[in-house]
Amino acid sequence: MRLVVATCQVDYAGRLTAHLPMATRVLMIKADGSVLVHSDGGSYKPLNWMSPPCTLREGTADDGRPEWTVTNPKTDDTLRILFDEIHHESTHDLGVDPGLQKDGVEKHLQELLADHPATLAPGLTLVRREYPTAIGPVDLMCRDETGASVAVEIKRRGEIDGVEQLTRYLELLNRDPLLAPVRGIFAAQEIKPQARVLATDRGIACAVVDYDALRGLDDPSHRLF
Amino acid sequence: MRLVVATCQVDYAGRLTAHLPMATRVLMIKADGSVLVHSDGGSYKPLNWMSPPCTLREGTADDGRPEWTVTNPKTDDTLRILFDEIHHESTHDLGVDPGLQKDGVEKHLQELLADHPATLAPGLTLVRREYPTAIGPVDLMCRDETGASVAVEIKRRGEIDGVEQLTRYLELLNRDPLLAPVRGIFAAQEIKPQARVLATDRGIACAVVDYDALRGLDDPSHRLF
DNA sequence: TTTTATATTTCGAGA
DNA sequence: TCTCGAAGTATAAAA
Repeated sequence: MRLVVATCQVDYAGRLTAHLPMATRVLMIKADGSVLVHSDGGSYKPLNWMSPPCTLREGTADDGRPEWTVTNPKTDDTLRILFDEIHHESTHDLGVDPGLQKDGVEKHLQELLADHPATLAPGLTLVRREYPTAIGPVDLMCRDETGASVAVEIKRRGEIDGVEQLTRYLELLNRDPLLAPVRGIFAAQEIKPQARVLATDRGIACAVVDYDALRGLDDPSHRLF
Repeated sequence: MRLVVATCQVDYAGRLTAHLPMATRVLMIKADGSVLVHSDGGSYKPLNWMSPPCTLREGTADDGRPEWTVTNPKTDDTLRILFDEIHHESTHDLGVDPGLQKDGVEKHLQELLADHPATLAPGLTLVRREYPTAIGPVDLMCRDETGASVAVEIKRRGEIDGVEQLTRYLELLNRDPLLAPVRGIFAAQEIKPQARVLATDRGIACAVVDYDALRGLDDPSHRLF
């Protein structure tokens, strides 16, 4: 890992064309040759960058200033960095990173709801998770208290795409005389207004899921007794 | 902008819970208090981070090791960094960045196709760009040589969502007796096989757009005479 | 390997 | 301010 603080101008040509005027920035050059150009603000996204695989060539512009050219031979993307002044430079051996361990995404939400389907609708019981169909698996297939089939689509954030997806499943499932009629529940930690409108219009119920409360139900250590 | 190279362990709690075991990494602390944790590989995305607005508090763990706590008071997100050893540290004044200038995304593609609708289908002429409907604007509304209406949806990458979107527009537009029948063209620089199958199944034509060729048509300086 | 779905997405435009 | 769509999206899982 090499860190460079420099006054530089950056030009990118690839899927799009982009230009950064001369200014002071931080350059991060990773072991795989990738380059990140960061300013002192914004989010985690660099102003400009080059993804691996790529190669960095250090050269000199016509006027004698240092110039780096980073290219991806496959996609023909090019990042050109022209230097006015280098303020700081250092190189560090980081070694291989053991990587990030995550918890709390959609898969976990699905597990929790599979264990507690009744939180979605009274009397709901699980038939199976990842119920297979020709166009992909339905997150949860359940039965309600009357024995009728209920397909559940789970998202962390409920948007219009999820409703479309569930609609396709329901259309297919309702062609099966052994299952029909199948109704749908769209479950998410948060449901966008447009998605709710579309779902309601199609007769699909919406369920907002409280992740922390579910986890509390699931984990006995969270209970008082 | 502050740069720190250190052997550290990182824990995040917020929308999800994530953990990074002790290892050597680069920390970037921006002027707005945001923190990025980078390893020597991967893409431009940090292993872990904290987005602004947030505040960094430098403290000491029970065992005397330095420990930073970065918190977002609004969302209650917390990033905790525990240090074993700091290998390098430097601070730099970057000033405000003038920002990135872009060119070549969907908007430009829409402008080019609006100028040259006949490249999508023979005899096609533009009625208007961003044709308004109750569920959003249609990218291009055109007429073919027979005077029939044609709705065009433009994407850089043609995927299934775009076909769904155009389908909704067509369904709505075809309810208008003054317009109907309206057919659809799905235009993109690249169309995914699944999207093409779905479009074809619904009677929607697919058009793969050559961005460079279009730009050549549009810009006289690209012509030989 | 290619496709599909998610993301602590981030970012920008419009209402 | 909020909502919605696009991204040089990145990333991981599934086919």
